[in-house]
Amino acid sequence: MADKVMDRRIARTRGTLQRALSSLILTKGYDAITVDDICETANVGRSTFYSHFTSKDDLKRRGLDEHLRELLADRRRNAPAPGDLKDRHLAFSLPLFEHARDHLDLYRALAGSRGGGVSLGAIRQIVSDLVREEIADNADRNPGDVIPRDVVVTYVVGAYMALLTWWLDGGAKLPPQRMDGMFRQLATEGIMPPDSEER
Amino acid sequence: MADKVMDRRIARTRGTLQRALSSLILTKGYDAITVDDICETANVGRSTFYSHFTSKDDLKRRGLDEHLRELLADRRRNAPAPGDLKDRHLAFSLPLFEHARDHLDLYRALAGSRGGGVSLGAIRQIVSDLVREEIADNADRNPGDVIPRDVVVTYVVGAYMALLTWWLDGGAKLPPQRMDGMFRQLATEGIMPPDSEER
DNA sequence: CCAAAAATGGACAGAATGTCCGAAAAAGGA
DNA sequence: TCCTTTTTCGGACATTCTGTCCATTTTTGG
Repeated sequence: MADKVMDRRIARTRGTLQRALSSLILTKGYDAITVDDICETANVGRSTFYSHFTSKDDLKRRGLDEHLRELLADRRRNAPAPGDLKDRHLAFSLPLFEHARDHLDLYRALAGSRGGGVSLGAIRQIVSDLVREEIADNADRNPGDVIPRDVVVTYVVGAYMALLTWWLDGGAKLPPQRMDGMFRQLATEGIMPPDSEER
Repeated sequence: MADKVMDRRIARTRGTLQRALSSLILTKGYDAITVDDICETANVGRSTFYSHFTSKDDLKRRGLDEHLRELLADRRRNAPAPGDLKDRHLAFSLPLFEHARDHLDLYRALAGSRGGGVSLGAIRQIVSDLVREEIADNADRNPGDVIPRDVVVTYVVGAYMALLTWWLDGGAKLPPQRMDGMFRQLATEGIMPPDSEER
């Protein structure tokens, strides 16, 4: 962006503060953290903190923005050729699981259950946009009592975020491919096991 | 419980404080509320507040517990005869939507997006128990690469809570029966519209 | 080596928390 | 109704955290 060349001290200070916040979130949960905690962990003066960020929330938000930009850049870079796997639905899932695994501690802080909502909301928003885009087509036809697109989006994104948070909280034991496969199967085929068609 | 007869003043004070909190949550969001706000809204002295509750979170949690007890009592009362609609899956859904509609403002405070997580977690826990119970059977067989029960529970509950929150935030415009129908259809049949079997 | 920029620590006012106490008010039993 | 018990009240208090400001020291990059 506008940060063509940045003073080493600034980069170092901000980076240290971001990392301190992430580690504290995993330690004691976001709500219980004070600005003092962050500064002490980061070995940074409190006045320095306030010369970079206006509050704890500001620090969190800006760190999040940065990494979400990275995520979207990844996505753009690895975008499947349009029309390639065109009929592969919910394509956002695997890249996001992989990105989360590659930045596990950060994601556990941002999207884990200790992260305290704020970040989760931003991530949820991004995922919502991706999903809405994908299922945009098949909504307009069938004016009858079809399920509204907003409902489908809410449903899918809620389920996905829950899986992501669960996976991160448990230390991301299962491989991203497995998580992605299960999610897409549940979303497209429903929760009934294949042999329970018996009634 | 142990509250056989309760001094009128105590009942009145606690009730007023609970109601004050609920209304404030809808007004300014849970995080921004101070104990002073609650006391002023309720016309109760601050020392009185602390003689009943240890903190804002305590007040919220105890109010939540009370109403969750009521919800479970409702559920027990209206429980379908076991074996009656045995094959109707996800039976918890409709009663919970209806209960939420009957106590709309309270639920918007507890489970709406302004409620700030804490209550959502408790509700999610209860719903998780109900869902886990229901899909307990069909898990043990098929030792192969079947989707683990925890994953299915997480998926379903995440989707349900997202729908519930979305519905409440929007003022619960759609009838509970509609919400229930859409949820159960999405959960059992997946998100594909019936006519998109084309590939 | 030097001027500009950043980091530091300490002081400060303001807000909110949680505790304590004496005095006023309300409740409920006799 | 009266009297004792319990609750409520309001104010004072110590503590913690916030956010701002400034004079001083340190680091950076040219």
